[in-house]
Amino acid sequence: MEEEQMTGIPKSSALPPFASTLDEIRTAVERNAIRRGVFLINSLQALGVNNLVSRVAELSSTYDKEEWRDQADKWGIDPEEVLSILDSSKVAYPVFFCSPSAIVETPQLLSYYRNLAMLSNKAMRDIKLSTERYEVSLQAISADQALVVSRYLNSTISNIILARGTVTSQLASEMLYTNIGDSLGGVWRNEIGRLAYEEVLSLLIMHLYQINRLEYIKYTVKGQLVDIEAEALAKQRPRSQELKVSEIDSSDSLQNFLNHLHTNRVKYQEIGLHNGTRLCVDRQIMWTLPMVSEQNLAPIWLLKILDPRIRGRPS
DNA sequence: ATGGTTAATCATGGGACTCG
DNA sequence: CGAGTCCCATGATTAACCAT
Repeated sequence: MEEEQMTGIPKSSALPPFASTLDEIRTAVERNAIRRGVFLINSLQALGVNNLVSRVAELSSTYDKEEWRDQADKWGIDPEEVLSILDSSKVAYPVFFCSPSAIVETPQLLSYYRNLAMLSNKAMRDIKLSTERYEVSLQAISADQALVVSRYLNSTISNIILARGTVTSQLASEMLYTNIGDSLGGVWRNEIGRLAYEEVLSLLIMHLYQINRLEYIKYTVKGQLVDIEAEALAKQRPRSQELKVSEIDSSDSLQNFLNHLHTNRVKYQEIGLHNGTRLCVDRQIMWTLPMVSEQNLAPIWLLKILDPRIRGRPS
């Protein structure tokens, strides 16, 4: 207690006057839930999981049980143990396992079975078995590769089922959506950072424009919808674009432009000022700057450009 | 000692830039 | 164009701390 007085830092009870109120926090949490929720739902629907599920249903009604029993071992499925479990629960084999031929025919199904195997794209990439490009149907998969990947996925799914001992008719979709949810969580975690930048930088950009310092902004956009296929198709990395202030005639039109960018998932890269100052805000980019020294580190630049005593070039 | 709170740590996720 | 990395972020778990 005495120690607390010495530091002058209140430990638990008294919050500083600028602390958010409980109501403010509840409002913020609610907004986050809404934004995150809508984002997750939209992203999930954009994935078109339903198509995969109905394709699996088709396969389930036409598959040849004998063939599967014969090939099971080759396809990475433990025949006696696992298939017996499926039999006793009256679950069709393709609900849980893939055949290489089905994968060759419909490569997008890799997404379904990868998720059943509870594997992320990242994990697949790390073990050199990435299926991403096939999942978005950009590329046909060879029979050889289909077999290799099928074996791995089936084996993983096999062992999950063995570890549990039982399956139910719902289990497949529970596994599917659980794993997809985890992946979408990753997408959202990226959005958070981007949205924060968007929020802060748009205010800064407007301010710089209004005090007549802004020369240009450089940015990339990902586009309006979370369209997996279109995004992968545009494999061409989003081209960096530039808006010059000379193209802008008023504060309102700049604001409109920024709003337009925001609906297209913008990522700001650089903000340029009349006096030559560059705010390199994208920390991913390896910036090559002239005269790297203590003098032109970003925080110092910020102070300089916000200091009204330092004038921008009149335009 | 006990129960309730915070603050680190750890394992992961996807996105995006670089380089060969 | 793929591999290697870095970046922004999350939830669960563990460790540290605090009041009773």
